[in-house]
Amino acid sequence: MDLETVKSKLHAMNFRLTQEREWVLRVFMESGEMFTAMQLYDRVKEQYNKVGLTTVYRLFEVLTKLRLVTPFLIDGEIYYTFCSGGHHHHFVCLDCHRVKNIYGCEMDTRDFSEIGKIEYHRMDLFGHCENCQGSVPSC
Amino acid sequence: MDLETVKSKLHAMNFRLTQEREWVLRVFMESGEMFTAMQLYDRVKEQYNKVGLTTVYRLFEVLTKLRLVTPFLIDGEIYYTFCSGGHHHHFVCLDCHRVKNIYGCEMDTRDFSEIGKIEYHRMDLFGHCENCQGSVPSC
DNA sequence: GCCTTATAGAAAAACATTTTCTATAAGCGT
DNA sequence: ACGCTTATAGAAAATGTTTTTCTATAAGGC
Repeated sequence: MDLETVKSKLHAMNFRLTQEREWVLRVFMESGEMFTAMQLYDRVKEQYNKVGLTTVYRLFEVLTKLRLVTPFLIDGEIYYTFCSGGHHHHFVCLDCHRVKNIYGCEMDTRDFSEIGKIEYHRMDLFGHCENCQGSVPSC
Repeated sequence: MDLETVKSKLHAMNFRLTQEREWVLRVFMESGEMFTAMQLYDRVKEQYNKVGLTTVYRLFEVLTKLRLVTPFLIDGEIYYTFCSGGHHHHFVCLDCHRVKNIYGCEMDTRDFSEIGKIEYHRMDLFGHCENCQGSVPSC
């Protein structure tokens, strides 16, 4: 998904497309990484201008509502990753925290009606990516 | 899994089996619910004695390390659920936060060697349990 | 029983997140 | 292009959660 699509989704929900949100979105979407609020804040400051940390928190909140980001709890810290397009799952590298999407979901074909009414599900794999399989993370 | 088994697992890792841990463990394991640290703290206080909130936090930390609890991030809050026995996944009721285990995992048969070395995975379903499918949560 | 050392718990500190408040600017209608 | 309405930015304060610190206690080995 590109920036323009996200913009129009925000627009459709009556959210405004401020300059600051665009900066944060750019960095977030182009990186392919997951960030804590503080990490994204720092990265945006490096690449564009300083924005308020509050702005980053608020964007995460909005995007989570729109289901464009997925939060991950890793070692007690909340990381957010950009998520869009079709249904997919995640591989998260425990070393470098990069995320790869995994397509193909067997769960969709299973019947869970006895358990409850399913709203959504998630499936996350954790491990070490190709670049991080040496003793020291390399990415 | 019963309390004695958990005790021996703690023991095997050089953790001590204090009276306070036993109280907290009892409430936690017998409830079948997920708790935030504060919620479990309150519940233990009701059913047994007052224990330190710090003690609850420390027990969650230990049990997470031993993979006997799984943390869930729901609406920005961290809930812990007791988890043991064979490999399973979770259904979490978004209304009452009760957890049901789901056995049978297709992921085990898939090959993810191209993606990375998998350490573990988790799969969580979210929805509304049978008791909570009316307009108001009933449990 | 004695000794070593992990643990309990209160209090303080650290940290993350949310709220508040005012100035600003986005996006609409004209 | 202009003006109007209202969402938003960002600093600062408040809030709430989690961790750390410190000392007394008790668990478990000998």
